[in-house]
Amino acid sequence: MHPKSWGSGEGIRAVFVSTYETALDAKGRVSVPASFRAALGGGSRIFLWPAMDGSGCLEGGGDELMAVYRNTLSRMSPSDPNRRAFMHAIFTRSADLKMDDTGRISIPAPLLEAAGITRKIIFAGSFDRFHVWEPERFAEFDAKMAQAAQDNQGALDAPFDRLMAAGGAPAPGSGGGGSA
Amino acid sequence: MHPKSWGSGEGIRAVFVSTYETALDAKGRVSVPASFRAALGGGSRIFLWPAMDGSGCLEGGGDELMAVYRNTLSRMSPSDPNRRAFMHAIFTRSADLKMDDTGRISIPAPLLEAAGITRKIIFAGSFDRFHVWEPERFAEFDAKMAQAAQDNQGALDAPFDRLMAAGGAPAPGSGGGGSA
DNA sequence: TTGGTTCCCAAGTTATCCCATGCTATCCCA
DNA sequence: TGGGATAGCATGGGATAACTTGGGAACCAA
Repeated sequence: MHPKSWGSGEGIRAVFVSTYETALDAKGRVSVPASFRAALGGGSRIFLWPAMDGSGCLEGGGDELMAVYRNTLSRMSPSDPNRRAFMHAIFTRSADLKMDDTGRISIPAPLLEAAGITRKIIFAGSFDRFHVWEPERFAEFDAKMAQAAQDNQGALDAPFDRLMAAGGAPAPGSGGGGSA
Repeated sequence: MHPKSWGSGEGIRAVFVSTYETALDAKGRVSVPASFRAALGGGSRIFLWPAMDGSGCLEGGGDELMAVYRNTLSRMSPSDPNRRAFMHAIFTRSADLKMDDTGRISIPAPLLEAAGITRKIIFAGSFDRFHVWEPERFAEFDAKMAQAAQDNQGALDAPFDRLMAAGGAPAPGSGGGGSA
């Protein structure tokens, strides 16, 4: 696709966006969506681990995300009790997978079980990482998130407020041809 | 008018104004109104997601709006419960589309279903973003908004004044292609 | 050997790019 | 002010490329 087409980027290369549904083939392989491969920056390495929030899905990312976690870990004091838990969650429980030439991976059985995945599988983009779901669980989560978004619109309006504050009022005559 | 004639500086360049009705062609493509393309600032990228307010339409914008959301997200605490809902609504549920040379996009089936769109489609400008409607739903919404405006004129005066002060407001319902 | 995994090749399907056409709105000139 | 010329926009369709999926062969481990 367009691996590095984020011309206006400020440091962020690509983002995991959108949701895709695929299925495991007879050999237990799944295609990683092309746009996600692009978001991985060209690397063929993928890390996957059970999400820490207990939502029952898997969380994953590429080298870039792992580097962030490495930094986080290195800044934590060795005596910090959270350090051990964090390390365990991200490094110990994660799988280090390599995509083949066609962009497929084989997710280890323990991870599939943890997510309740049997055949159908959902890749959900989450900005700097992605999530892997069993479809029904995803549907539930999706509904829950939709509800939360409706109940908390005020908290999510922030972008608009900032737009206005930043001088978002239209420049005179710049109507973009809207009514011209 | 030249779509790329806006300075490439900061801030908001153009605004999404007016309402247009078009239709999906045999391949499922739809032309983005020219004035909206101008409002996108020359980029060919469009993001679309189901509106968070449950109104049953789609909401969309370009790189610029997405950059605002990126900022918002990066400023929210990872422990903020709203963060996940926000990310899900904007990044997980959205499609990352690219216009072709003639300004058309293909809206993914799940989004079309979410909005109830089959063939006819309405693009409605909403200042810094736009909304995509199935015509009947839009008509209902439009009527409801008109009623609300009548019942609550005072409350609506303030934003209108701001718009007028900035010199941008078109006459309501004067859509360029609105009658098309 | 035997099962499992990885690598590689192949084909179908889908999406994307690109060119061509008709129409509409705008501009210019009489 | 009216009419013609022109440029921009919306639409249709075909060719090309990309993505996904399936399966065979080689490799490693038990």
